[in-house]
Amino acid sequence: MLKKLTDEQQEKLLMTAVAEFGSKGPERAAVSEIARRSGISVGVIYKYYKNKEALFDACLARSTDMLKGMIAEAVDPEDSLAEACENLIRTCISFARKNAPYIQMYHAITHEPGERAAYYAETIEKYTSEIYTGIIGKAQEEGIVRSDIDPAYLAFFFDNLLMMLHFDSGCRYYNERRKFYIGAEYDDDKMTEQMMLFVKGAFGIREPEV
Amino acid sequence: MLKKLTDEQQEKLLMTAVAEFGSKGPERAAVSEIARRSGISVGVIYKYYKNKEALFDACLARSTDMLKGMIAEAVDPEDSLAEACENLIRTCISFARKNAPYIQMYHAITHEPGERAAYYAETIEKYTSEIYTGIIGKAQEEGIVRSDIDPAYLAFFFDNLLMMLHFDSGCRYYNERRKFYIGAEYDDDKMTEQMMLFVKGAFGIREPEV
Amino acid sequence: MLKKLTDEQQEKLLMTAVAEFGSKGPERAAVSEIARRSGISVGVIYKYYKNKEALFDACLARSTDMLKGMIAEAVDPEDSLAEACENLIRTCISFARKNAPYIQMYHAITHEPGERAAYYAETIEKYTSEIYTGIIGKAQEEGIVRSDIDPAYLAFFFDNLLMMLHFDSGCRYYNERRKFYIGAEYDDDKMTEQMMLFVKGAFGIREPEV
Amino acid sequence: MLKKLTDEQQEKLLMTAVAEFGSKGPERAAVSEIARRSGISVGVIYKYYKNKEALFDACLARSTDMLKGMIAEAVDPEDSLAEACENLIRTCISFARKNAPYIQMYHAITHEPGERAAYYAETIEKYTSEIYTGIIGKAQEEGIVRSDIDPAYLAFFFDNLLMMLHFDSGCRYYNERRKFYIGAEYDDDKMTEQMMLFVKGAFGIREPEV
DNA sequence: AATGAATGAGGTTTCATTCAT
DNA sequence: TATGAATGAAACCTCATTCAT
Repeated sequence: MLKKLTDEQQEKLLMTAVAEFGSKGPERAAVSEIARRSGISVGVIYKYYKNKEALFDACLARSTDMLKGMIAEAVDPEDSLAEACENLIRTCISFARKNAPYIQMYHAITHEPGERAAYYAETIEKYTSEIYTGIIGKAQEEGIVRSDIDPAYLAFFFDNLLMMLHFDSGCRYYNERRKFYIGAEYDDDKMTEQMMLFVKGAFGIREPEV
Repeated sequence: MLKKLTDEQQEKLLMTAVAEFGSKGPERAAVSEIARRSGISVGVIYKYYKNKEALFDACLARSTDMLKGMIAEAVDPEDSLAEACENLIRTCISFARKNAPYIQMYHAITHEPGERAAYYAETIEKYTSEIYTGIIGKAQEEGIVRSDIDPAYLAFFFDNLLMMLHFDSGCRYYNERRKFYIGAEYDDDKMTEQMMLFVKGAFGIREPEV
Repeated sequence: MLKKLTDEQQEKLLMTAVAEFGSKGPERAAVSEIARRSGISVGVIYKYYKNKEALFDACLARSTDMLKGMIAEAVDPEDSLAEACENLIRTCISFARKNAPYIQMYHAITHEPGERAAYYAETIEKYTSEIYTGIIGKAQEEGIVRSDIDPAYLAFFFDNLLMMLHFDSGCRYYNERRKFYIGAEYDDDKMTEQMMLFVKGAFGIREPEV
Repeated sequence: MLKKLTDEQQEKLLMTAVAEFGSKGPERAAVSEIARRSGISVGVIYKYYKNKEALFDACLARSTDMLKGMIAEAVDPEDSLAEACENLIRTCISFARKNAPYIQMYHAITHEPGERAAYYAETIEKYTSEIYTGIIGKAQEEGIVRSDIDPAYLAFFFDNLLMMLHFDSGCRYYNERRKFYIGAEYDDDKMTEQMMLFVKGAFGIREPEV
């Protein structure tokens, strides 16, 4: 690994690549364009990354890091389950809007057909699944959440909904799709409120005592 | 009149193309490979389809037709909401397992970044959104479903869960991801049962009959 | 050689081919299009003509026949030289306008780089050169035309001018080019008159009769 | 800064392309063949020229530049009309023999059937037509040239003859054709002399001095 | 014998990767 | 060492020609 690119340059390169890969997809994104946009020569990219795929992988890694960071920030062990859910929902929505390229990269991961899929799933989903399952399992034990559902499934369905929340904001198709369901005039608070109602019902959350 | 591609050959071409586009995406899928795998020449593909994009569109149309057909078959106006949900869940699961290429194709659509996304979304989501919103709205009016949630959102969240059910079976990443939540030993009935519990809670379904 | 195509069909095929080759050039003209337009199947074209090139050759042959026929009709042994010239000029102009495809084919011949050029030159130019040189030589002997120029050169320059007259009407480039010289409002009679003045001066024609 | 195609390499590329386009026409000339003959890769051609058409256009521009340059050099404002004509004739003949590819290229342009023909015609013919018409018109005013012919037509017929002079040397067909008129033993001086006699007669040039 | 669908070689163009400077 | 021009494999697409029916 060389050390001639400053950290800022490396960062810019990665961000540019994320944006290119995210918006155009891994095929249509051109290394030369990424070089041009980031003000770095093609040659140096190949010094830092073996090939286009390695650059793509780095972008994926960066994106999953960001997603994990977002989750980590959103979850506070002190929160009640309802608070945790609402925080996650709000955080997902705002993160996705501000970081569309990461979301698109994330979606690109889900499109991977080969063995890499397993690797990437492990990188990110293992982390979130443990967090969510833990939170929900604890809430079940505390009697706050219905106990007739496997907490793993509860966590799974909940994360499914969060993933879709991401894609709604970051990916064109999902964004269009959402319009057919809830119309074009979208509002974050309405979405949060409705999803909270849905989730609370699904979880059988009993508002704890005052 | 000359030989002409038999119906089976045409069907094989389309299925091969669906599989290629679904697994590799529209960019990486090669027309020449589709030809080779279909056992026909490149030229004949261009007789039946103007260009690669037209072939992709045909694959898309086929996939959406299949998905819509699946939904249409699953929904019976006589069903109670709970029955309808269970039918949809079971149908999605079994369809996705038997028709992974269609699901992958569907996922490939969701990956499209440009204007085509809007067109594709209209092709399929408009149809399902109207069906689900209709069913749920009616159930609300009948007092079977909680009325404090907008039926459009209920339908939206429900379809989100169904989409993920599709992808779980059809796409590698989602399949791996599921393992982190509910373990490797997956079972259709368990999934159906758990999801029904989740959904019923979310919908606030009151079992109508005594 | 088969005999299943009627004479009219053969004629139609050839005319269609001339028009296609003439307007699109030998490369862009497509055999299948010629077949479609002439109402004859591709297969039968290949029964009558070994390949596309042979069809092109037949079109060339037809075009040179027409050109020769035109010349033959225009020249009357009884005519004075001036009359002969004017007849040729007028005939070239009207023929070219009515038979643009033949002219374009003729131009295509002139574009041939290989040995075929020699063959085609012989087919048509030998014929015209002998006619023109004969007419002019005779006029020289009769003292009607200046005798200080080689009649072969006189014939050559005169035919050069006639060729250009053809191309002016039949070929797009020459047509545009003419506009830069004499403006867009072209008139056959003016052209004839001006060219006759030019030629008479060049030939040093002394009006014989009183 | 990297190697980059040297000026000689660029020149060689263009000359090779001129030769290919000139001899085979824009359709039959293959970019890969031009690359091979130039000793460079296909890709680099597309760095310098957007596509095949742009390369053709560059060849055209080069050819017309050469032709215009030739005309510009041949014409001296001090010359008498007869001198100007003789210079042009001699220059055309020698230029065409030394630069057959440019001439073939020029002929290829005249073969273009579509709208481009108009553009090409403007590029070159506008220039020469104005020069010739100017020279001849002035000579008419000075009483050196007959005034009963429109100077535009005089210039037109004269340029027709010059064009043919070009093609005679540069294009196979015209070269063969010439033999039928004036025999195989061609001689530049004889051609010049005969054409001068022809043109002087046509123009009605009165030798001014003495 | 006639048809016209199928073939597949060959052309244009792109872009990941290399490497001379 | 960094550059970015050059490379050339590989993709799309066309259409002359063949040949099963």
